Amino acid sequence: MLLNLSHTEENYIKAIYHLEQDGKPVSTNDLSELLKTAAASVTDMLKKLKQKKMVHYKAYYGCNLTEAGRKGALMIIRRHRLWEYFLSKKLGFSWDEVHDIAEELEHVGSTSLIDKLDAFLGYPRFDPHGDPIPDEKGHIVQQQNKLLSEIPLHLPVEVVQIGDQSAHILELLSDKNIRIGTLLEVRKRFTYDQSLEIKTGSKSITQISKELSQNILVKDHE
Amino acid sequence: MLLNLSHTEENYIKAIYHLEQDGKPVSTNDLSELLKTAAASVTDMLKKLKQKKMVHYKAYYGCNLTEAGRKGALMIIRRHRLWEYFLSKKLGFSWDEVHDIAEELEHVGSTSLIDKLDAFLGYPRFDPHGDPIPDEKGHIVQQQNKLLSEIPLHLPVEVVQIGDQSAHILELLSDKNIRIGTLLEVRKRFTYDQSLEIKTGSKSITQISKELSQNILVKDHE
DNA sequence: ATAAAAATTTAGACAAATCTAAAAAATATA
DNA sequence: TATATTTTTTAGATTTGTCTAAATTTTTAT
Repeated sequence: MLLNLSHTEENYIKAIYHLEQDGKPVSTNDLSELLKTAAASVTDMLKKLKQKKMVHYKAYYGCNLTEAGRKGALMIIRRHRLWEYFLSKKLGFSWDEVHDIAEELEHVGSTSLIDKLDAFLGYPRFDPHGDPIPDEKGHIVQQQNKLLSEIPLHLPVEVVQIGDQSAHILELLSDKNIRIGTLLEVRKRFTYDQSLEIKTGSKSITQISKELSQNILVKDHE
Repeated sequence: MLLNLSHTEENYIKAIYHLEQDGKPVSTNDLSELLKTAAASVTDMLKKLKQKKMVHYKAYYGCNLTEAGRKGALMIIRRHRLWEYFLSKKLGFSWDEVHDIAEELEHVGSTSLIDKLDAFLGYPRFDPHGDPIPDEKGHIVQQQNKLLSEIPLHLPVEVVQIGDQSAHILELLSDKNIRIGTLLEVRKRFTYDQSLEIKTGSKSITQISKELSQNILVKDHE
C-alpha cells in the first residue's frame, strides 16, 4: 500500500471525494448511506482518517478531504477507471459489468502496476462510462461533454449541445425527435460506415449517420 | 468470493496445498513458518477451516485438504499464475517482479474475470516461472521438464536431459561445458534466429542456436 | 423562542485474525 | 522406561471495522 491505507479507508476517501461538490463539508449521514454502513461506524472512521491527516473533521460538522486525502482519492479513482477500461476493452466485459470487478482491483496497490497498465492501454483518458481517468500525477480533466460518436453502447446519455447549428441538421434532428435534453442510448454501432442505431426516450429506435453522431454533444445521464 | 473464503483463508489453503507432498499431513509448525504466523494462530485458523470443510484436521496430528479445499487451492493457484503471466507478457514486468503483485491480484474473486483473462492471454499452460497453470476445471498438468527454447529470461534452470543423443550434439555440448546437472540462465533471446545467450554455472557466457536449445531439457532450479 | 425532529456522537459489544505466555501432548533420548 | 525436548494447543489480549442503543447536539417548525 503506497498510501498506507486499508481497503476500507480507501473506500471512505473515495466516497468522500465523490460526495464533495464545491467546498461544502460531507455529512456523516451521506457517507453512511453511500457506504451502507451505520452512521456510528462512519464517525469512528472519520476520527481515524483525521488522525492520518486524510480529512478535516469536526464533530457535528462534517468532513472534507485534506490535500493528501484528495491525492489519495484521485489515485484510487485512477486505478478503478484504468481497470474498468482494461476489463471492457481488453477482456470484453460490457460497460455495466466492469464496475464491481474494478471495485476489487482498485485496491491492489502497486504504483508500477498501475503505471504499466496505463501504458499498456495506451494512456486512455476516459473510462468505459465516459468518466475521465486521472494521470499518474493525479491530474484529472474536467468532466466534459462528449460526441455521441464516442459514447459506449448502452450508456444512457442526455443531449446537451449540437455542434453544427445549420438548418439542415436541425431539420434532420427535428424529424428524429432529438433536441437538447433528449435521453439517448446507443444500441448498435455498425463498423462498415460507423452509423449508429439509437434508442430515444422510452421507445423509438432510429439510425444516425457518422456525420450526425459527430455533431451531437451529450453528457452522462446522472 | 466464489469460495466463501477470506483472503487469509485463501492464503492458508494455498499454503497447505504447497506443503502437501504425497498424502502426509501438514504440520502446524510448517504452516506457521511458511506463513510467518504464530503457531497458535495457525491452530485457530485450522479449526475454522475444518468447520468450513476445507481441511481434515485433528489436534496434535496435522491437516490435509479436503476435496473442496484442493479445488479451492487450485483455483487460487490458477488466478495467481494467470496474473503472473499477464504481468510478465503484457505489462512487461520481469519474471522476478511478478510474484508479489500476483499475490494480491489472486484474491480478486470473480470467476468470469479469470476465465476471460485466460482467454485474453491465449490459454497459456505455464506461468513465467515455468509452473503449470490449472485450467478452469482445476486440472493441472504434472510439472514437467521443458525445452530450453521455451524458458523465460533470467530463470535459473538445471539441465536434466538431452533430446537428441547423437555424438554431434554431445560434442558441441561438451565444448560448451554443458552436461546433465549444469545450471543455466537465459540472458538474451535474439529474435532474428532465436538463438540464445546463456550463462552457465557461475561465470561463462555462451551462445546457443535455436536447434540446440530445442534439444536441451531443463527443470526449474528452485 | 422553545419544543419536536433529525443528525451525530458516545458507550459498550462482537467477529476476524493476530499475538504472547502457559499448559498439555507427542516425540526423542538416555 | 523415565525424563527431557519439541510441538501443539489453550487462555487471555489486542486491533480493525463493524453493530445497536442511548445520549447529545443541531436543525426545523410551531
